[in-house]
Amino acid sequence: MQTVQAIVESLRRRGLKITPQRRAIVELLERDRSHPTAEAVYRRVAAAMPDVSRTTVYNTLRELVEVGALDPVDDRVEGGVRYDTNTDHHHHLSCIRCHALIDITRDFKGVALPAEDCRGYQMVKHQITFYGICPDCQKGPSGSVPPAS
Amino acid sequence: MQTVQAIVESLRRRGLKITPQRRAIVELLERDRSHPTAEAVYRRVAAAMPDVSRTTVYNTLRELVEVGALDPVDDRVEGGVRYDTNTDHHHHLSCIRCHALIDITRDFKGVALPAEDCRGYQMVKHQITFYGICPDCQKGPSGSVPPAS
DNA sequence: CTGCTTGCAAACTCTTTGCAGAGCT
DNA sequence: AGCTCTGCAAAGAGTTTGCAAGCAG
Repeated sequence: MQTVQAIVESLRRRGLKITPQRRAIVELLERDRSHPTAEAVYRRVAAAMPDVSRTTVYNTLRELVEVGALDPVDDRVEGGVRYDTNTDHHHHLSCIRCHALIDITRDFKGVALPAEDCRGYQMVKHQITFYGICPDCQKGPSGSVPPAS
Repeated sequence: MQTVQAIVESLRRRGLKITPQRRAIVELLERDRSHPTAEAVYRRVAAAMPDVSRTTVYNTLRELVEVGALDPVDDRVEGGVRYDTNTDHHHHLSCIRCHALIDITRDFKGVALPAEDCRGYQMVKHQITFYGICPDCQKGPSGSVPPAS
């Protein structure tokens, strides 16, 4: 999890210019903890800046991933790839009904893969995803609702 | 992980007919442990049965998921959704370079989410994904290669 | 000023749908 | 025979690309 300032610096170091659009996207992501899709980012940025194009949002998201300020989330969901502003080691708690996604920062002991299961892989990291039903979805047998808009 | 016979039974129980195309797809999946995408399944089935259409492959894969014989994998990769024939509780070992994906059936102790982190979610299951670099990718600084074709 | 960026539109990829004819049981 | 399934083509969703005009540095 980086500050807006740190991310802006990363972009600059990469030779990228800090345009109002890019700044708006970075600032939105700083606030939005819901792991939004590209389309969701577009909608929310467009609310304040009606002339941004999807192209710019897609381009900027890709640049932020390259710069290491954003991680794509392994979570197929209608509406496309979701992004995580928390690039530190952490885990996820996901609702199987509405696909809300929450970060879990707790660390778990004993989840190293024993050598005999490593198949010669050079281990890099691991991530745990917990699946459950969120409080809202437990209430009604409600269908699939998009993540908090 | 179910046998071809068990899957065929599930389909029949669902009122679906066992056509040569469906049987070919089920038998292919029984053999193929690489978590193939729909397109990969299509290519391999088409090799033996040149007239199958993508439509049939997509339809059949969806039916197999509904019947519980196949799980879509949370793993965004170019080429679309990948499928897992192992529908039991298990974990994954993924190569960050070539995206090879191996099942890990070992069970890990102590990965329950403590109540204070549950946020009111009713827990259903969890899955761990280990990320590493596979033996092949450790050799060369080779770029991104599609999963074993 | 210079060159990266923007935004439009069109191309592309993956998947689903509509429909007529073929095939399973 | 009856009803489902197949396969084609086209539509749809998400994302990328080409390019002329605009703006950051």
